[in-house]
Amino acid sequence: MLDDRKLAVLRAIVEDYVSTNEPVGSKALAERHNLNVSPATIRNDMAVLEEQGYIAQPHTSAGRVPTDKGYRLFVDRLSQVKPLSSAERRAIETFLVGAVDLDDVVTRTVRLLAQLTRQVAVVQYPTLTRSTVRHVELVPLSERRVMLVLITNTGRVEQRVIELHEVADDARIAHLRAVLNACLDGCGLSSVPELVADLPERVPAEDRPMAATILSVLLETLVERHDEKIVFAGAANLAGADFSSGLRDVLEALEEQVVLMRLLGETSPDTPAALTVRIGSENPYSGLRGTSIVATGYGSGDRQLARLGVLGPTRMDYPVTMGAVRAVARYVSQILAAS
Amino acid sequence: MLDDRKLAVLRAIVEDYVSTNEPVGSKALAERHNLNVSPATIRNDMAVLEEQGYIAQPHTSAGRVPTDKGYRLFVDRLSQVKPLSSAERRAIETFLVGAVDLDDVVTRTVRLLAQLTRQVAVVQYPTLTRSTVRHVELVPLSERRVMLVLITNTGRVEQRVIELHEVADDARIAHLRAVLNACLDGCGLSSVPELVADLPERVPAEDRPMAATILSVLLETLVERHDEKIVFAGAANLAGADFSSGLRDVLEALEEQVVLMRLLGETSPDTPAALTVRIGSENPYSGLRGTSIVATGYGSGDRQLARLGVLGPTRMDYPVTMGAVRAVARYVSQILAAS
DNA sequence: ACTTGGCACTCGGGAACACAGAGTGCCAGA
DNA sequence: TCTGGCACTCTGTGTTCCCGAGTGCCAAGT
Repeated sequence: MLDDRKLAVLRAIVEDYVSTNEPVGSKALAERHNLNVSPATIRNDMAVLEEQGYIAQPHTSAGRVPTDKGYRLFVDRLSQVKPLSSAERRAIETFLVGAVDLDDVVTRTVRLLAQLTRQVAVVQYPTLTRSTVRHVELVPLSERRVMLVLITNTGRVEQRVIELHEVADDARIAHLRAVLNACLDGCGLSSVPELVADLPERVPAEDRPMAATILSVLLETLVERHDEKIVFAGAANLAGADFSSGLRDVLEALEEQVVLMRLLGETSPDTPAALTVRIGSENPYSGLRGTSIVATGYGSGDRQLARLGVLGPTRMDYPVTMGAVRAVARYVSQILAAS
Repeated sequence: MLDDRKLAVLRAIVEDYVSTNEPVGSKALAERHNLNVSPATIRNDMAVLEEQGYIAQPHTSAGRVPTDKGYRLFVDRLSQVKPLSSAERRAIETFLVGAVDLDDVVTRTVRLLAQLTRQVAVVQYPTLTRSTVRHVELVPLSERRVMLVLITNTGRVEQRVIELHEVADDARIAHLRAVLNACLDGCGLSSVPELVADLPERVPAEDRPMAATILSVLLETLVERHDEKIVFAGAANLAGADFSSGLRDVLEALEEQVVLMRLLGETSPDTPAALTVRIGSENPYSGLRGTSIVATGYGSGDRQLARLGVLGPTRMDYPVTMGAVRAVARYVSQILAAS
């Protein structure tokens, strides 16, 4: 159906269009790429490609532009992820080394990725649910108030101030803390609810109301933060590009956690480190026709903790972008594994 | 020099230009505002205003547009901060009530402010240096690693993982924690360095290297985070407006913590709750000609903890914007004081 | 001394128009 | 199956023209 030369033509169209941002015509193609055929032949191929929906012309007698379907074929079969230059690798290292805490890692990562790809970078904070409890701390603030601090193995820290209905002295708090830690230390967050289910029964009767209050806040914390935190950077890189749906829609989407969440997508369980590419209309949000997302999972070792990626115009350099996303994801995974 | 009528003309020009975004001419002015004079008279006044630099014409035979100096005079002498409608007040309350922690308060605030003003909102996290220590926690992670958690009275939590040069058992850590808390609880962060200066001498000799390591990280934390965290929201609101310096510059500035920091400015010590307005070229960053900043301090009680504000085109509705910024700052201050 | 109506002048922006250039589709011949 | 030739169709750009909004100035009025 599509012989090798037609595929080569499609590849050439995508490459030229990405680099020039102008519809590409048969003559230019014949010159710039050594396809060893005449423009007329290319025109015939183009007619076929157009008929099949891989390319389109903005108007009669203009060059051709790849369609979403065309980019899809290009990404799937006609391109190879481009590895980073050694200079870029060094940049990544120097940029990420020296991050002091999780916040810092995420912030640096998102900026790095934005700078590297010259597009908008999006990074999801490591998921709470898949991490494990490293420590639970109860800090008495005043007679009737304690602060609950939950530290996970990914370095994430959640805190809540809890109002108690009774006065709680330090000793009782300390005891409860000990019980909590004994019970939860090292356990996965998802198993916390069952683990603490019978906990009130294991404390002195007079402490049970307090324990119940604290537990309910703890469980609430786990649930509430299920909608994960996501940050982005590099919005300035959108300024040059023009989107079919207006820049405004894109910026609005970026500020909607929920939308971003769905954009990054889910890590496929079988190939966790695979790159996900969503092109134009493939993505689930109407304001983002005209943009593509390249994303992947990251996390220490075999555990995928969260996802990161970039968002840019459909007309983007996929091989380079995919290379950068993959490389950054690997480095961040290393950093997280080491800490 | 400028009689009342000339000031009225300037006010009318600013108001009309803000609402229409088109240069305003003498005839339109005479009609829309009841100044009770003829267009010719207004033209004379305009000539004077232009000579003095309060207004300008984009080209000969176009209407007049306020200059930065004109907006300045308008803000200082010709306008009054406009209080919010009761619907808006209610919106603020429902939006901010229910925030679970400091992160949440800040996030909600910045979004609220962006939505309310339809501009870019900027909020600085409460300053570390002016808050006080509520609790210091040392959590053993493994034999040679502890996590230092610093909780302030503003609800801010800083954490660092510390690598020790020796094995530290729980008892020794617990002791050090007790000493630290006894020493620092309730003290201002700025006084921490002097308070812990002689601390190594107050622990058993064999613990001193460990104490020194931990202290150095603690002090480092205080210094490093001196460059405060700032967040913004509502970048989508910039999409419609056009800036002299291009949208790109503005977005870039927004992603530079340092620039944002300087934009928000310093709270004046004598009138901490005063609104600061920086108009166009008055602000310190060249990429932001064409934008104005309305900012103010916020914080619990008499203590100003940090600043918040909005950024928009110089052509903005100052009275309304100032009203919104002031109102939000007050509500946030209340929320923080209560927690 | 200020205000007003009149008037000539200026300039930007939109409409109408022509034109060059790039690109296409198709066809006949190699 | 490829190629060169050719007629055709667009867009984008440059030019011209004109309308209208707005100005500055001046002389007359209050």
